[in-house]
Amino acid sequence: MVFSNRLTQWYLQRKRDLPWRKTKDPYRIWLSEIMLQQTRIEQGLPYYNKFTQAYPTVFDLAKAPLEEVLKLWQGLGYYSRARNLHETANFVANDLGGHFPDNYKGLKALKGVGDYTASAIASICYNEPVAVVDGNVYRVLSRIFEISTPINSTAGIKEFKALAQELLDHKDPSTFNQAIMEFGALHCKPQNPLCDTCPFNDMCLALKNDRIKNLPVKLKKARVRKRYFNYLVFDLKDEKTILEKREGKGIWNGLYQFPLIETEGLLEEEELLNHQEFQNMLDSSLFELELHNENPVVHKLSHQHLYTRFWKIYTHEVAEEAIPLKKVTDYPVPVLIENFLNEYLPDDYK
DNA sequence: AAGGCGGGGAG
DNA sequence: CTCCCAGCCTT
Repeated sequence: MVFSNRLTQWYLQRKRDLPWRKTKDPYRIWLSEIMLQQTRIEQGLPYYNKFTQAYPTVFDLAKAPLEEVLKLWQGLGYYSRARNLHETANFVANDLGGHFPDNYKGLKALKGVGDYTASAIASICYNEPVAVVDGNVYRVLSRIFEISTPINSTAGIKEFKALAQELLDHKDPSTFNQAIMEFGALHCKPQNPLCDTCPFNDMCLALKNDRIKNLPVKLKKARVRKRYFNYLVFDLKDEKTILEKREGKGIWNGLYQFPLIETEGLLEEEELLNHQEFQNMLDSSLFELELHNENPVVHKLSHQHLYTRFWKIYTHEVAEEAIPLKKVTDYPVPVLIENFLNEYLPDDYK
């Protein structure tokens, strides 16, 4: 039996019941694909439901404030996705009359839509024969065909795309693409793949040569960077505090946080008091400083470890930009801040 | 070609 | 701990 038929047969029996599989509406397919970039389905699913409920059409999403979109996105990570999502929604709503491009090339030109996402939308919504290559596809193909080219090298990206395109069922690219990804996610898993019951176990070269555990090959990335964050939690006596918006290219762009003093290492109270940035923020000496957590919270990103301490500052000098403590949960914040708020704020403030 | 960008789950 | 997830963008 040809490759695509084996795969499809497996898929029709084993596929999960997922909301975006009940529609071909390009808006909803696009939304689901953006959310699922580098994101497990179990993690993205509740966000998909929230978004489709809050924004049933691309027009609803387009006219929503970016801040509101970021708040709904809070916790899903890779926040540039939310910013691009909002920008593309506006482009589609305002410049394309609400109609998404109906082919790979047009889709690929959208902000936040790369080769994978354009292929997924084009094949699922418009039956265009373009193969998707995501993490699942790399794994499945590298094993069955025993390909050792690193999947994150230029050569590997090209090689796997060409192979996927060759195997693609041109009569039903939508089913084929979803099937190979689902197969990778549920059957040809990273650890402990189910080779015994695999529909390809008679032809899988990695299985035959006992190389399942070595494939796919991936080039190592740089080690994680350690950073030391000191957050200043202001003005608690007046039920007001200060939040600042993160701008620029670093982490959490567009999200809010307490005023931050970043240092080279862990800070003692004396060192913080003498720190130039700290003194610039507090022109008065009428305040009390209290360390909230002696042991730093270690917030782990895939590329950075943030050793974080929260310092409470009691003062009656309420700054101009201060906001009521009850309002802080209206702002989109990183999970690091969200966790602090959940521990710190009274229940009726949330 | 390489690095940056989140958060969570599995083993 | 390590690895990976329905990747994309910038430099």
